[in-house]
Amino acid sequence: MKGMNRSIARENTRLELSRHAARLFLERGVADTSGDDIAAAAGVATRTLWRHFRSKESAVEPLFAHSSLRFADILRRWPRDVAIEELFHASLGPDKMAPQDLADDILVVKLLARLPEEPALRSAWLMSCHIGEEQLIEIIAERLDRPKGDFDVRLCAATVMAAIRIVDETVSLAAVKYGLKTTTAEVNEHLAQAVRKAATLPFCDPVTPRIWPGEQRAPASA
Amino acid sequence: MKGMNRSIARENTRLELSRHAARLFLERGVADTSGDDIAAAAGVATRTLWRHFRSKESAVEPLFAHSSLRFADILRRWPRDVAIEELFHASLGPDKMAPQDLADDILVVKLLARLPEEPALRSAWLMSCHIGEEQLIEIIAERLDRPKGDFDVRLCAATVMAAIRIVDETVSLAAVKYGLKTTTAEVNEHLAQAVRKAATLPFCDPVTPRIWPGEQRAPASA
DNA sequence: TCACATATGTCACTTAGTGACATTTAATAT
DNA sequence: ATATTAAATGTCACTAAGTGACATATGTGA
Repeated sequence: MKGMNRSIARENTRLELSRHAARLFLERGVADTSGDDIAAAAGVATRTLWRHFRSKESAVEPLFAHSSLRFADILRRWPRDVAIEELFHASLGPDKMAPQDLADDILVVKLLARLPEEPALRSAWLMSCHIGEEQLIEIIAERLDRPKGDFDVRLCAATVMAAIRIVDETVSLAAVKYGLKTTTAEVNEHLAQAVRKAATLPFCDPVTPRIWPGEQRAPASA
Repeated sequence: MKGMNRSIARENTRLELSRHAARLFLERGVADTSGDDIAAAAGVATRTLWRHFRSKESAVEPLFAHSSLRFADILRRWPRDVAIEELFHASLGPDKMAPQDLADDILVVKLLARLPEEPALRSAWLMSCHIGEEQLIEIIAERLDRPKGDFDVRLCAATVMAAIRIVDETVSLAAVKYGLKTTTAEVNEHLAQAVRKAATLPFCDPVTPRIWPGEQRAPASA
């Protein structure tokens, strides 16, 4: 438990650098933004930037990761007796997040709208989706009481992540390029439907609890 | 129809460079292979390498793309009245391809087995899967007589591509790391099952022909 | 054979990214 | 409080990745 504050601080630094990188990429494009530019904007030495990222393109990954991590957290808290539509309705929406997180998501949406023109961003985005997929494996395995190495769990995680990715890309492009205003309820509905269709295992509906009524529940501990 | 031979020649050059890049990446790892090394191995000037690829990692993409292109070609020839299992049984297998294509696929399998250790390769692989996904969109739209821009078609293409990717990764890792010998029939079965589970639209089974019996079929032309 | 387009080679150059070592920062023990 | 220590950052020289500009092939069509 010693170096934990350290690693959180490190993540914050990366995230902060990531925000500056995203902003500059959006303003001038990836090609016209140098590592020096990003470092200067964030007020750190160039060397520090390269300590945190292997390439300038990967500098946007923490921003993507942060979004998908918050989403994963919601899924992790998902009570076993609620359907996915209820979960999304109860936990997803601009009014349910911190202002900073909302600003981050807006940045993400703008970045996703640029994927067709910026292959470098797509590469970072796909890598982030891969991370998300691995988180999904754990979440689905947990919810369905299956082993994490199970092929069917991995398959389901991959198809569900693909659905989330397509909805994110589609909604972002529609919003930024075509100015389509979609309500939170509509997006949630859209997302839930897509995940339902994509899922190869029945984890979207209430699942049987691990402990049946009448059984003794062990005290919660790490 | 003028520059067609040219562009084919260009693709061959890229593919040839790609094979050398893949071999070197496998032998020494990505980090210990320089652009100069790849160019020297292929017998071209370093400048030529950078004319064909934006980064040394992306130099393996044509190899991945070539595999997925041959797969896409099989799907494009897919008669409307056969199920996916029959198609795979009839067209997939080492005995059904040219020796060079087989060698390429072996290289691909070895590369996929390295994904856990080589994030740079994963990035190239995911980008190739994205190309494959776009081809799948056309194939599925064609087979189901739906527009290519249809959201449900895109969703289906994404989930199916995810399934193919997971099977490829799993089979490759099992074969290379754990020496598991799987028969062609087993892999085909595995692949067909995964695609079936993943598909969000019913394109795996025979579909109704565009022209019903008794109707006049227009002469085939581009 | 000429004209033209495209691929490649050569070389100087810029930008991306690393190694080595000094300095700062912050958590913990005393 | 202060010493101790580990991790983050800064500085600077360096290697490797990638580009621009221009010359030279190489094939293609009239």
